[in-house]
Amino acid sequence: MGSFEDIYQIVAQIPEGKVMSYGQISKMLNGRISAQLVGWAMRKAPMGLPCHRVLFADGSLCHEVVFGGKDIQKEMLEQEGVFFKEVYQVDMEKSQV
DNA sequence: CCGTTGACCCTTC
DNA sequence: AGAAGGGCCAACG
Repeated sequence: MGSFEDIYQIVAQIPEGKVMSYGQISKMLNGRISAQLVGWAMRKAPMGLPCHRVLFADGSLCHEVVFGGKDIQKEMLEQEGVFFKEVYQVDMEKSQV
């Protein structure tokens, strides 16, 4: 069982309208990995992985540039039904699983 | 093969 | 209250 597979599994199992933070995933894996690994895994994340649902612990959008534009990610999350507290801040409290 | 870096988070000073 | 450092795993050079 590779840690990476677990990360991909969790991220891939995030339901629509829900978001997760790097730290959440890190703790979800029993803390056997660090959030930095999640970020690193996201960097190497294969296509099909809803990495756009993964945000910072503050609820702010992650490196939106990776998706090609912060507006893109915001639009995508908004389409999925994610509640936005601020223009670029997601309400994790409600969007959290 | 060894060292450094990487999309982070949390604890302590 | 603000700032700094530590920590984990994997890939790249």
